[in-house]
Amino acid sequence: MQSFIDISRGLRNPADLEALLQSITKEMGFDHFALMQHVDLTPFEKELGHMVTGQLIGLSDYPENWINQYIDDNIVAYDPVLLASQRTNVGFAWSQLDQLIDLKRPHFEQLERGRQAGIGDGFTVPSNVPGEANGSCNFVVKAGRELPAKELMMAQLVGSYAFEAGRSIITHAKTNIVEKTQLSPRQIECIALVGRGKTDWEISRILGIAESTVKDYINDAKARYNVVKRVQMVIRAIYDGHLPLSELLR
Amino acid sequence: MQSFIDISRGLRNPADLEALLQSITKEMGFDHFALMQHVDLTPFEKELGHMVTGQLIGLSDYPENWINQYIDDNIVAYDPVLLASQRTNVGFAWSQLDQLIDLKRPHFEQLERGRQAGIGDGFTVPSNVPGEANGSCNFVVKAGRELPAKELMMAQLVGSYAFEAGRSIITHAKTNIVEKTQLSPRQIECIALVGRGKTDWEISRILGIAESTVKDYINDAKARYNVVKRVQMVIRAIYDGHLPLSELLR
DNA sequence: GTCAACCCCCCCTTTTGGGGGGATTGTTGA
DNA sequence: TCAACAATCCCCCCAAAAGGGGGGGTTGAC
Repeated sequence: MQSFIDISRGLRNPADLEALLQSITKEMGFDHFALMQHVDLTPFEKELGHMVTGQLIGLSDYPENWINQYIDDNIVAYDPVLLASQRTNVGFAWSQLDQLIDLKRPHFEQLERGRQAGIGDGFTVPSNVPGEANGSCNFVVKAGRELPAKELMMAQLVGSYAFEAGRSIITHAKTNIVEKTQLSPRQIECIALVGRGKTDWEISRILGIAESTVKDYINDAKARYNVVKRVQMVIRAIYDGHLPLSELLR
Repeated sequence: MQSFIDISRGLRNPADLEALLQSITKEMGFDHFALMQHVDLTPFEKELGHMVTGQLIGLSDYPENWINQYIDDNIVAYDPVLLASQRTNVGFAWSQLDQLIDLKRPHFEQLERGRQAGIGDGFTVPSNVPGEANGSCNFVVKAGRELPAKELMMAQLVGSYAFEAGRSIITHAKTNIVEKTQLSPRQIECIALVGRGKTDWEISRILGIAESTVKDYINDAKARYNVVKRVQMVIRAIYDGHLPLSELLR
């Protein structure tokens, strides 16, 4: 395991990472792997098959027809596995999907289509870095086979470090450190209240200040984020970690 | 390790998780741990010291005066460790902080203040779940001691699963599974565009339909979510998993 | 003495929220 | 097979809220 981490850290080439992942996937008793970011692919080039420097992470040894179907049908938009991977930070077996999300008919149909393409059960390690596309490293067995229960912990580690290796291959080529936008405490309070659907007047009553002041804070925050609408401002504040989504639902 | 995971999964009580973490922290050769979400606390209650059901994750056996200082000075807003933990998805030693973020003077000062309070080097496992506050599980040694290099992989696993255990204690305590509101595909498109800051008129041009129709979809979606403002609608749609946060930032 | 955070007021346009009224499809289940 | 229903569209009106300018001021930290 330690040697996998050390090797993966030194990689500078997607193909090397792919080969490394392929061998460790077999070693752990899985049949296929897929390391990917969950981006609705339609607006982009159809590049899931390999990694493009400075762009998206996407490596996999899934059967080719499944990869093509995945791209053509834009399955990334509703794959239950990927939805579930946005609900946790540790790996999960696909057989436990229903504990993470509410499985509806299209989800079952999707899993069934996978089985017909040879994709059976799987273990998915989520990889979510704020400000980047959500991603996951998926290890799967052929339909009919069982997951190698004893290797799941290993898969958890491999998945995390593999994804990080992918990120680092990309970001080494790119160097884009985005500074977290600074907001004043008062501004964060206003944004939180905006997120809860309050009007400026209501916020002014809650904070005990003038409506015009509330407008000032919000306008300044929008300017800092370089956006024009308060919806965008709230989204950005969530992404930045200034607000937890759960605070806004109360 | 496997037994830690199994036990942590069964926990329903913050105190039990705290005890479990405390013992495994020592076992791995660390001196302290801190499991927390990185929420700017000033606008909210000051509750870092323990876990509040349905609210934030926060457990730690740091020296008490350090916890207090942490809260009082709202260190969470600029702690370099927490900033760095939002730049990766795998654990990192604090001595490698400079590979993740640009360390400025206030950051060095913060690390120095930590050392004076007995907090030396550390290993931090990030835990970022989209839509929730960013979090981390931190394992630290007293100033002057070395990190237990051989246990870092273990710490990576323990950190991930411990955080997940914390999340599940909270979410299990919350009113359980909320039915995901059904939205039509066209509505989701509109909501996504609203989230990107488009006006109704712009959305109508993008989708090639009348502005009034866009209004209809949005009004209907707000009604389904039982909210009045479009900000709330977008937030709810994100929480539901109808939209990934990353889609809205493009 | 500069700067950021905090606070307040004005004006005007555009966008939104919240009603009302229609129509056409395709699916679904009694 | 036919009624019910959900999804897709379109139009009207009006009041409230947000967006985008401008102009002030105090305080405390560096």
